[in-house]
Amino acid sequence: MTGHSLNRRPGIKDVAASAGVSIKTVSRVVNAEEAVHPETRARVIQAIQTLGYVPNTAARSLKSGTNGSIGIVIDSLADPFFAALVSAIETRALAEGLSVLVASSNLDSDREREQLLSLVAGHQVAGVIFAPVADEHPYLDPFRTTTPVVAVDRSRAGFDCVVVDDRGATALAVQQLVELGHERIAFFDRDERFSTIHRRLDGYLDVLRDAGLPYDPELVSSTVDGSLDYLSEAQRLLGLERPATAFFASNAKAAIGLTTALHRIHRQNTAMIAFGDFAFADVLRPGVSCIDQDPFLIGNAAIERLLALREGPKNDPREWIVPTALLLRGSGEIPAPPDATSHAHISTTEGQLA
Amino acid sequence: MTGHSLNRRPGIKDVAASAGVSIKTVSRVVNAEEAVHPETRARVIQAIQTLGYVPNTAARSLKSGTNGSIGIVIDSLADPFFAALVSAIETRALAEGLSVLVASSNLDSDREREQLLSLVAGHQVAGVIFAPVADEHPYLDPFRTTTPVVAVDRSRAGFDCVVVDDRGATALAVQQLVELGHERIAFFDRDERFSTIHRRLDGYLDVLRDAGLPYDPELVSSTVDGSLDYLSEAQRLLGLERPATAFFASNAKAAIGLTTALHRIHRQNTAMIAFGDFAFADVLRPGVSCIDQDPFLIGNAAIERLLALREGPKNDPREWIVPTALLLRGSGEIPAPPDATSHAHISTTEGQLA
DNA sequence: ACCCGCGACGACAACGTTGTCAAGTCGTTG
DNA sequence: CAACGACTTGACAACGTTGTCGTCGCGGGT
Repeated sequence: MTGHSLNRRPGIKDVAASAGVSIKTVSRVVNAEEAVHPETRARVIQAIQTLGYVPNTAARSLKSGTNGSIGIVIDSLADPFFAALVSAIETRALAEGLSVLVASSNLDSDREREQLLSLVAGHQVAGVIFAPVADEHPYLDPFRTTTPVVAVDRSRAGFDCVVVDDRGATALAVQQLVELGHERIAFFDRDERFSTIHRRLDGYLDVLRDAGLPYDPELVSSTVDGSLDYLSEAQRLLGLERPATAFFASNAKAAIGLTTALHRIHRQNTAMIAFGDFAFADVLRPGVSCIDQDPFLIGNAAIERLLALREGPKNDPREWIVPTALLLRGSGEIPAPPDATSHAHISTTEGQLA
Repeated sequence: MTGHSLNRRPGIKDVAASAGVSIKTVSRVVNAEEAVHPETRARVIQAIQTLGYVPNTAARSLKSGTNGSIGIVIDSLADPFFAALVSAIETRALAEGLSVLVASSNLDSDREREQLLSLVAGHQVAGVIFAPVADEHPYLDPFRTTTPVVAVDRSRAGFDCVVVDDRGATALAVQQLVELGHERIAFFDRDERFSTIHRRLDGYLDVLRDAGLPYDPELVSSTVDGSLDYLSEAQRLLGLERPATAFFASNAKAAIGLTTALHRIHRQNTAMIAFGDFAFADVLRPGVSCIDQDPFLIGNAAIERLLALREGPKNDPREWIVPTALLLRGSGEIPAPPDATSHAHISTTEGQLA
């Protein structure tokens, strides 16, 4: 019993013994270092293959201080937007020989903290991409010097951020509605928890102001406790004395809920534009017009930036704006009913135009 | 310069020094072992918090031989079904204090092998859940004694598998169509690469046989090189001498493609049932009837089984069948046009029943 | 007074790998 | 022939943690 191969996983030592070299040489071969005689290299590779040796990641990262994987923290994988985003990152990471550790924050900032620390301090990941929940992340400071961090979807000061121009894209969409004569445009799902939504609301307000339309809080539906009854809310808005004639859904959930609701009450011929594309938006009658925020573009930009940070010393963090597209599919082009608001609009805010 | 706290991450040694105990005692506290005096424990915890100590996962798993995370290999995260499945697993894993390493196979068995080995041998994960691609996975054998493995979505001999009853569920759906008088039922996306699809085709054939209907290969559309032009294929089927009067989509991609195609040519009033629920299936007109295969149920069952395998010695692997539901939403209940096939059907395969 | 047992704790090796540094082997040059 | 450099290789420590085993102090039974 010379304690050989059977029943224990082969380690670098076994390979070394089998190839008749030292463990260091095996290490060199595994890490594709130059200084190894081709013949020796061949012998080692041979040994690796017959033994089925796979280097131990734990030992490796213990020595090097950095794990060969990147950490991701997003709201939830059940959200198709984030799932696609992670998918894009994973694809690129694989090409780089990096694994992906994924965790969800569930929009809870305590959980976000826990997960981020586990990744950065515990697993010592080579980098982190996350969709920030809390406003501040001071606990990441000690790691910032060694671990590159990129924020996605929601912007945060101090981090490289990959986001879309929420305010501008929203403005463009709402502008489209205004140009078709809509004066009563409902905004769905104001939600104080998300700065993203905040900016979209700002874009909405920008257009109203520039068009000289009054801002009516009654037209803005708020999510309470993360949920909203789209059906009754839609009915309320359509039943106002001066009813809403167009809808803007500021997120995918609202888009789905609203679309479903409008179809259910057979009012699908109401003008509507949604922030975020979704499956079947173009199959419905009429097609739901959307602001397309491509998760693959965002994911790619984020991982690309992360990889860049791994190399060069990081200059000041900045915001990376990924372009969006306004996909008009019918629902956004439905003009306001001529009689919607029969009295002429009197602009009282002239001077405010740029 | 006594080389203290600043600029280096605190290790167990720093905590020990700060609390005036040995590193072993800190280890005991971190691992919640009994034999520690409450007072000492408090002192250590205090030190841990002030220093912001987080144990190093790499060193931990190097010693213990097992990483505190579970590995997942699925087709692609961009597929909402798998994304939801991973989400369910991740949620449960978190509760167990386990992280999630996720990789995609992209349906490539070489890549599957690479990823599985990286997880099992490289990262030494505490367990693996994967959607098998290859028929055999002999390279996993050396690890089976120490690492629990659970297959999902597609069944494989030798593994605990969490799947749905593809054949039975399909049969139920096709039966529904047959009962409404359909005799020309198209089957979409025969794909040799997936045993899942194979079994669904079997279910389809079961019903035809039991109903005494002839099997017409012209009604079965095959995916070539992973893609299919649903529009022209649908038109071909509807243009046959004896046209298809109902469609069965054996996977979500086919369902989406087919639905889009039928809408585009304004034939959405064709009977149709899809395997796999998808967003908006109930918003379309008519609603698309679906066999609902709940990814959360599957994910939960898989992780639950995995956790069980971590404990007890594993008895023989078995198949765990997760129930499906036939969601009738309109499209599946559209009867066959009375004149579709005007000649009476003559059963010549009587004896085969039961 | 003695011994034994038990609870609390620490010294030290070990996990598998890589970085550091030194040593060996050549062929080439002065 | 000695000296040198280029190339190839190996011995050994170290990464941060946990397992093993030993030590210490104290209380109770004889």
